[in-house]
Amino acid sequence: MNDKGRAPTISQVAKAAGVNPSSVSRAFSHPELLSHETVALIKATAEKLGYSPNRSAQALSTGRSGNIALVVPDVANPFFPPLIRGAQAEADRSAFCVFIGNTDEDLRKEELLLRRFSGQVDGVVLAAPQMPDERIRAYAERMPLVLVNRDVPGVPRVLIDSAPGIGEAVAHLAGCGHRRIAYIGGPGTSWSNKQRHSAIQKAAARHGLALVKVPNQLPSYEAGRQAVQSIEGAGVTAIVAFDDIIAQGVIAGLAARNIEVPRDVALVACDDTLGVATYPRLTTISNQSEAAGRAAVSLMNDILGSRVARDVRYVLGTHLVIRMTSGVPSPPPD
Amino acid sequence: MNDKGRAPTISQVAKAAGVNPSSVSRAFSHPELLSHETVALIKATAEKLGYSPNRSAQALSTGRSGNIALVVPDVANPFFPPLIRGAQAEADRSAFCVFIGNTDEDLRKEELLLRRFSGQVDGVVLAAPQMPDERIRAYAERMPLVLVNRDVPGVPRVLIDSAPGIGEAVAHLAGCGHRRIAYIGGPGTSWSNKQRHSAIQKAAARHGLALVKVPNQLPSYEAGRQAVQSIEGAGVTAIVAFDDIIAQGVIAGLAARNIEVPRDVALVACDDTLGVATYPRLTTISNQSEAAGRAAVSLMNDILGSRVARDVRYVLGTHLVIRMTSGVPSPPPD
DNA sequence: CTGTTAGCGCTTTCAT
DNA sequence: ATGAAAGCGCTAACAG
Repeated sequence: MNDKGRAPTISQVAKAAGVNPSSVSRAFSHPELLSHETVALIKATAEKLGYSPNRSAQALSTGRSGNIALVVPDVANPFFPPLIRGAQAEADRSAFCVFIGNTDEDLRKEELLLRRFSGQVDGVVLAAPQMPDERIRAYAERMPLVLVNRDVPGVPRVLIDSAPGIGEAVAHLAGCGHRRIAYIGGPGTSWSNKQRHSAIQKAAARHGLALVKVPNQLPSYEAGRQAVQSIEGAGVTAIVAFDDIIAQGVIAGLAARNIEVPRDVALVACDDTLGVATYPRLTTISNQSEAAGRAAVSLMNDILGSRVARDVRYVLGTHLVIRMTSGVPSPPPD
Repeated sequence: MNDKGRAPTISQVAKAAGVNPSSVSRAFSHPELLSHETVALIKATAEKLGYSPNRSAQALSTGRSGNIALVVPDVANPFFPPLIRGAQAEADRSAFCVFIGNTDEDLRKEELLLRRFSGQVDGVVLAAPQMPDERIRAYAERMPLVLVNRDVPGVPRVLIDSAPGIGEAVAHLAGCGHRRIAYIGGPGTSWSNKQRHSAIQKAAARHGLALVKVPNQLPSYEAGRQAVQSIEGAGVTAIVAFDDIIAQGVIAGLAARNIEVPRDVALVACDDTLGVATYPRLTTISNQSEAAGRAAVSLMNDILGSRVARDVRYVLGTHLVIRMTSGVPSPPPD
């Protein structure tokens, strides 16, 4: 890793400190086994030489790399950066390093990545909304695996449950007097969409609201804009969108028809990836994706320490964040 | 990396194929040295056993890990995800794996991260807007380093030059008849802000526009909202904001005063991190951050292959993307 | 408490 | 074209 002259090794430190290499090793990994003085001496000389343990060598020797991989479909999709951030932060706490992988949902890339990680990660945290269950199971067979937002029984997973947030959202809308609302979905096959869809159906029924369901395959601005035409004349006064990006597209599509949010129609989004940075600020359902990242890594940690049984299912709740697009109740000063 | 039974090793493959371990090694790293048949045989049995080389072992043996680290201040800041994506994509092309590090601009975290990477990365790509030059130089001394958006002579760097885009923006505004514009800045100490500020100053002078400069320390929505009060009554008809997030805050601040974008004032943002996903869609200066990520990794690649001299300075241009917030010229259909 | 020794999985001379 | 052997930097018994 050094430019000129390689990084100092354990034996150089040992020689400089006048001890055996293994003592240097112990000074770092099991200081309890050494006298305070030797530890101090060793650490001092190590510091002086600018030594730090070579992690590849440690990995090879111990069979544990102290690395994990975080594999996501698209780093740049606003859902993931907070997830990554949370994962990285949690990894930091236990001195793990995190590899990042981007699959674009492409099976070949996935394979390649995982192969490339082999021998240098202890486990992988995987977000793969579209991957078939069996494939996931196969991976889980080969290595410690934690899933994000995929509910595959038998595989440890952390799930973000939109139901509570959606419940609040629907209650909020019902309370504002809306009787007929629309749900503009996301990728039909994704676990999240199924889950959100069924949650809103239940909530709408519970509050006696009519629900218009707009299917939609892509979680994009453009898709949101297009979706608007499907609800023209449907008489809805409020819309719930699958995510923030779609919601922005919906705003644009409505604006093109001279319908203004929230003046003419109320809008609730999901995920809260954009909400704070947008005008009008989105009323949205917080997705906790940073927390999910943390949870996933923490779960991985438990698994690697085998402090945990096989089939863990960690569910995070959600809640409604009322800002401007849902109208009525005076929004926070903003 | 396996759950039950460790991953197959080179010698297991060797035994199964009836050859020497070193031949297996060669089959993967230097197939030219072997007869076609042996290579085929070895690859086949490797495949059958599900073997792939242990990268830690390779790293230890060769002194090259094939990994690089990408260290950024905040993964979740919308500027970085595309950068990360680009870096990862480029790394993929040369079979590199990418570690991700988040510093929050905290020196201790930086140190920790870099130390943690030691021995398992060949180099690091660093984005650190606030780090003192000397510190950066010190890092560069210790390891192959590529900088993003920091212009430290002697250290290889890739820079995004906002000047062209800003030039276009100012010309565009001047062409729309604006005579008096404001620039709402970002973190004063950052290279980007200095660079954008001087670019806009020159461009304004060139077009004979009056320029009101609004200093501002934070690149946040709230900061943008606050900044609006500084230009009240300044008579500006157009605003250029340091980045998209600030721009959104500006829109909110203006809206609070019943000033509407673009009806009453034109707005140009920078970075194009939010532009596509927002309403009204921001006219903004594309920052090419994905390209910058690619370039940085590609540069690192060159450096590691020492195909390149010391002091490289790779500059990416920018351009104006006209959407809705700058008014007048009919925006794209959307 | 600390030194000795034998690998971890792979690459790389050096032989043949 | 392939085998044999040493060693990358570190850890983990095992002695003492």
